[in-house]
Amino acid sequence: MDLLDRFRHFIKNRLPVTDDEMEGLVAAFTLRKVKKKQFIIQPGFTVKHRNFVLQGAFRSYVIDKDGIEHTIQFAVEDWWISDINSYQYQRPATMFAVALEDSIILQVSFETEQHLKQSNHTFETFFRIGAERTAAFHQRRIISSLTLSAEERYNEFTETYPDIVQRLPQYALASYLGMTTEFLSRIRRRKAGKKS
Amino acid sequence: MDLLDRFRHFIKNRLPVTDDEMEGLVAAFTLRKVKKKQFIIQPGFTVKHRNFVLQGAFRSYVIDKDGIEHTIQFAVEDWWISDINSYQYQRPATMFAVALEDSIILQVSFETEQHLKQSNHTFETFFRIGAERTAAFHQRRIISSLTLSAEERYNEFTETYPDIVQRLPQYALASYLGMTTEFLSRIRRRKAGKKS
DNA sequence: CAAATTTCCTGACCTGGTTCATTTTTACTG
DNA sequence: CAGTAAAAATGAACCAGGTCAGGAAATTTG
Repeated sequence: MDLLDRFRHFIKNRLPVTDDEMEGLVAAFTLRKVKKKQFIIQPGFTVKHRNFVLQGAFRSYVIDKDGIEHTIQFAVEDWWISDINSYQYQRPATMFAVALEDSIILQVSFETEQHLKQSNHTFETFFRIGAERTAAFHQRRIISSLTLSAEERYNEFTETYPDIVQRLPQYALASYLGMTTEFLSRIRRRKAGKKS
Repeated sequence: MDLLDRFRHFIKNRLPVTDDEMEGLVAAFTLRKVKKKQFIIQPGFTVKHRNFVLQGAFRSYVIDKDGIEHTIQFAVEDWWISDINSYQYQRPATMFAVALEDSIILQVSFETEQHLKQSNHTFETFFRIGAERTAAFHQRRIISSLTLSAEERYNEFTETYPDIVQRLPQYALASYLGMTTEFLSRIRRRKAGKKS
């Protein structure tokens, strides 16, 4: 199937695997369709799956004490999305995760993932690489949030992810970048003015 | 030796290992003493080691385009410290890492770590767990930086790490929490006033 | 395709946190 | 342990970005 080939390609791209390992890994995942605006993670419920996006787009966010949403992560094709503090430690989630478009994802359950990692060194490596990349990615984001102004963070994002920007609602991007939707609107106006 | 027992204890705490594995892992690391104010990572140089703090304290930071320092991480006993974007991808560092006290660390080289992970499933697991924890930790920090005010971030830090706070210079903590040293001074004054 | 809802825009005003300049305190160093 | 350097405190002016309120687009939904 075409969609699963995307996942196979993703795996091959990360590390060398035998055909058996490839199929063993793929078989551990379950395909699931998710409609736009449907939630796959909600606060209070322990996250039972790691989710890989085959098609579509997601957004995870928290709600602070004043009721304001803060986007923690976006995920489009070939990205994982989960509340890792809930999933890894099997504790109740603090985040929401919702589909921004009609989407198709692959899910592994926590137990299956544990079993995969135990049973085969290569699978362990696969998840180790994923965790390392996630950690490095988060560190880059922390550096950006500490060192850049709101406008610079926006520029960095649009330059790094030009294709993704267009698929995201503005309020979601603003809250990901740590600013209000009004301020992002102003930044965009400033830019549009300058360009002509 | 007493100091190495600290590391052995750390390993045992994370996952079950045989005696052979334990000694194989420990043997891969080299002990190194680092004087206060001495640098172990500097921008432009590719980071060749992952560092585990046995004794002492470290701080990593970047310098932005205006010359202002931003602390990315602290590390005391039982913490790792490195510029992971440099170490993992073996590219030139963007960060500094400096000893805040006379310290003793354990170092593995990049090559040795790769070899460890390849040669033994358990070692792979050890590093996978470390990366997962780092990722989850960073995510919590991102959530805090998006959802909390400067004072709330300070409170969270002092409550989570009451013992570490006292070992850190104020300017370093301020820049870790994403505020100026002046503002942190004000927060502390406000608190000192209220308490009496 | 019209109505309802959600998203986005815009302007006026506000504030948490910064900047700058000076003083006080603490920590090193010979 | 005196002299110097580094860190922390303090006050006043300032600003990046937030808040609030109203209207205009764009999307959804029946």
